[in-house]
Amino acid sequence: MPERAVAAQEPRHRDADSEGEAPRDRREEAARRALGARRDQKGYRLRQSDPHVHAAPVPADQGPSHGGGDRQRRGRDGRQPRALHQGVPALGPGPRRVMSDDANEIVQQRRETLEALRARGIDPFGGRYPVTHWARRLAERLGAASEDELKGFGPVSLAGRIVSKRHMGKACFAHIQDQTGRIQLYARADALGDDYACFTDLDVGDFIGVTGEMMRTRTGELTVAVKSFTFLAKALRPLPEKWHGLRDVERRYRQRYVDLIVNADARAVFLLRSRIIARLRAFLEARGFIEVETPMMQPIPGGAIARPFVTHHNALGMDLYLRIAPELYLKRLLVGGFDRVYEINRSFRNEGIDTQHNPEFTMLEFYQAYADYADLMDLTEEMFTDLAQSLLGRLALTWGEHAIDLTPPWRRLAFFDGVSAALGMTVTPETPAAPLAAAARARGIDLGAVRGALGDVPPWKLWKEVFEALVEPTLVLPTFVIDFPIELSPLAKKKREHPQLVDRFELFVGTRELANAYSELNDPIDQLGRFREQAALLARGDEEAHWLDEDYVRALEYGMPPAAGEGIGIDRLTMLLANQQSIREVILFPHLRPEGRADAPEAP
RNA sequence: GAGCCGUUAGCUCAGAUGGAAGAGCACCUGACUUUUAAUCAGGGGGUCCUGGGUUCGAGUCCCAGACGGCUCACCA
Repeated sequence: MPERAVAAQEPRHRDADSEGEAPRDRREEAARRALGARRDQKGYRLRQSDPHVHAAPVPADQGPSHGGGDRQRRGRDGRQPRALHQGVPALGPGPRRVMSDDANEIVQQRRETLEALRARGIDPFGGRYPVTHWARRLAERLGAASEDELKGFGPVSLAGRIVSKRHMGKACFAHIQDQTGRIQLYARADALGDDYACFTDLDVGDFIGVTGEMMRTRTGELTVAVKSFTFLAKALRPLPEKWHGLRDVERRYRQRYVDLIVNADARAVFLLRSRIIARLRAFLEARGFIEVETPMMQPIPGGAIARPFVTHHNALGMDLYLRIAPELYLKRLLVGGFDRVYEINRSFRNEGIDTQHNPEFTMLEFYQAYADYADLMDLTEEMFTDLAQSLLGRLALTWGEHAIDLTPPWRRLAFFDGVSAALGMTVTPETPAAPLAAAARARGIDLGAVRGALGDVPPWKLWKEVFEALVEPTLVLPTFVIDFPIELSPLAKKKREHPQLVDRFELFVGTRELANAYSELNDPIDQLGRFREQAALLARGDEEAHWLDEDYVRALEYGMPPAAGEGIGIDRLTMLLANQQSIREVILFPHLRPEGRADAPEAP
């Protein structure tokens, strides 16, 4: 199998050379001159001194004998050439920060190399390359192999990005990196012939395909002895430093592609995230759940309490909201007869941005008919331990300064027990507001924030405030907070034995809420009543109230099986398993303000 | 939205008290056929985030702004 694949993919530049007959020599001659130009740059630059060469804009990809040399000379005589450069109309006054290093010396040199390759008939941006092996698989398979095994292994073809290069005269070492990792290449002048010069002219950052035999160097490193190679993509910009990588946090987020190239730990985080999601799907599918997709643009943003993003549909002439939760649609599917459904996708909340919040975030929501919230506590313990065990191989995690053991069973703390302990008094739904407020104030809670425009503070706002301020910060080990007051849960089922509480839990790990679940309210009359209470709050100007969704009530009127539903924040779950403190470290492209100067006009 | 901190070469970072912008890596030239952050010799490279101000003189001091980070506030 490897033999055939290799035979089929001789290096492209060879093909190109042998296709041309008469022009071949001329092309090679041109290429030699062009490649030589780079080496002779210094002399060339010294010869060129005529200032008028700056007057005309030079195409960005101009060959080495035109644009490159004189542009490089620019910095030498101070600011004047830069002013001329700014005067070039094509570049304009737009936001230049993103592209400002076009004039950089290294970029210019690489453009020249690129043109030299083209002049030689080589396509620097290649095409398909039949890959037979990946770097890490080779290391896994041959890491401990004997010399004889390596010799008998046969040819391998890999493709990837050159991430380091050590030129040693008539031999040259490099590492290429593919999706799985890195492997060393060893190129020899006697093995590559004319192509050797091409190999040593490769820049760190270039993509190549390479074919060769496996070997081990004197220092024991598994290495591909290069027999042939082909250009797949030329890199015009230099990579960050090999030793420190890219440290600037802003650039790591804005240019995640560079972060992923040079920072292996960043790559590992997103690989883990991908595996978490795949494992969750497998976990749910194995239990009979089916994956569905429900609207992200909704006429009524429901299922949670949050400020939505508004967008507009032109043809319909109507505003739509980016969903704040998929909940109400997933429960419509329970009505429709899908007993176990789940969705893994984005929700959007138009609220603050910090280390725990991104405007768009990924949630797993799942619903199981004929189950209740206690079933989901068991399921959640299973799910989390399955993830940790299968992906990390352990249940004992480190998260920042915290040691977190996921071994079940997890603590279960009733909401009012938590509030009572925090305030040093017995608190129930019947406790009057006045002594509650006094006790909260005595513990340093600022009640001004909850009073708002509503005048007197309803007791449940006090409970919530006390819980968030005094209880949540203590919930480091996995804890199910259970039995919430009904006022905080307009979509949850009442407890039979205590109708002022609902069958609900929130899972806290490392003081952060990771999951929220309840036995779903399936009584349409009760649901309509609670929606109306919420609507009244909305009408009084309380933004923290739920919208009334009449079609959802109508759906319940057809009958929804008793069910339990749960939402799990995938970003936060990933943070926990990857030991990351900022949500931006687990989102590939977190939201940032646009880069560039505010006073620069927008590009047309 | 508030407070604190940061922004200097492609990258990572130094630049007391205001007085001619530096290092390492990367890059270029040369040497080097099993190197490992290869080594050795030589060389080039700067809008010190932007705009004002103070000063004989500003990377440094003052004011305003941009972007980012961290703490708050809001939330998941």
